Amino acid sequence: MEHDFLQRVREKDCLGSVQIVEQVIIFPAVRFQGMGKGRKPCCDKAGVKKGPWSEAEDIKLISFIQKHGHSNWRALPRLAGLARCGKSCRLRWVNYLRPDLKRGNFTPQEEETIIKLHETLGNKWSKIASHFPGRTDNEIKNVWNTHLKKRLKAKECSNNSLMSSDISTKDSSLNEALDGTGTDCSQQVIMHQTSPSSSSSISYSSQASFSDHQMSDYNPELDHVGAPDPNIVGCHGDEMVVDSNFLDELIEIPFEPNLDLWDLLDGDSKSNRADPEAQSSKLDQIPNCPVSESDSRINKEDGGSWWWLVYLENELGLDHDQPKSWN
DNA sequence: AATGCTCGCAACCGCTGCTAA
DNA sequence: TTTAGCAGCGGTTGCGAGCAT
Repeated sequence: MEHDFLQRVREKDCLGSVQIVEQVIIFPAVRFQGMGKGRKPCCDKAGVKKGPWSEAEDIKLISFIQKHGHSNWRALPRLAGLARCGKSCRLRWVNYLRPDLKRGNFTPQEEETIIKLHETLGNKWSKIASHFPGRTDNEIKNVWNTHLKKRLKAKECSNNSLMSSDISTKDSSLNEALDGTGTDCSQQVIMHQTSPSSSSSISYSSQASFSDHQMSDYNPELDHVGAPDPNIVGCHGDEMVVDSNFLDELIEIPFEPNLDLWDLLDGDSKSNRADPEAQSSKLDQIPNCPVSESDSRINKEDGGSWWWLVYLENELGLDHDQPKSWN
């Protein structure tokens, strides 16, 4: 069967590949023993690192996803040379490393929108996040738990106290509400104050969200991040078939915490892909950029998405190791 | 300056539905 | 049809930063 698959790859009638594949590399799936059915375990927990991510790990993850996308989270850590669980990689990428993330505090309007959406959707954080391009479900969940929930409760309790003040301020439960010690304030008060019908003034963006569960619907025409890599010419179960030619070109992407640079790249890849002149003008935007337009490592057809890496490589003397697991 | 407390956020854990074998 | 892994989701936790004493 494997032979047939390779044959089909070579004959270019597999998976729509248009590349002439001289050599292919099969990433051997470790066939799990002792289990008759099902798949192999997600990861070997004994060798999996946990806890905060280091910069080096971030760099490895970003560089791999930029190059190959993330169609298979389980295989990703092995291929990227990361001692992490795929689940952890996915979380790190989705919640922290994605270049389209919108950092910073939530605006009052965003907070208001979260409150309104929470009324109708409840704790469906991923659905709520889909209304906020660049925000993650985790981020929204955090802001709800740390700010909005408390704020609502305080507001709710103060409303309760106002409503009840003309009835009796001697009622012990209401006194609890007044001093903030009460915990059973009625949610229905809030529902009334911010009913869905009153949300019409809030304009929701129709732009696609990048909440992790929706990235599978991501349109590769819009951006190269997350798109299937053309050098991965096929998948066969747990095995990825890769055109070995590209391995020679592989460099790792240094982690760049400067969001402006990510924005710059983002615009670059979309608008200047077929415009080398526009691309080279971008070079001028980095002061003292030592990279010449004629540097052969800059792939013009890529729209200049990688030129800054060469810049950083030169400037910082970064050592780009090849991923360890390409064999 | 040292200590303790609170808060916010990143990351982990466990569950669920789907799907591959 | 059954079994078990995968991806995604939501709840929870742990740790570091900032603030108060």
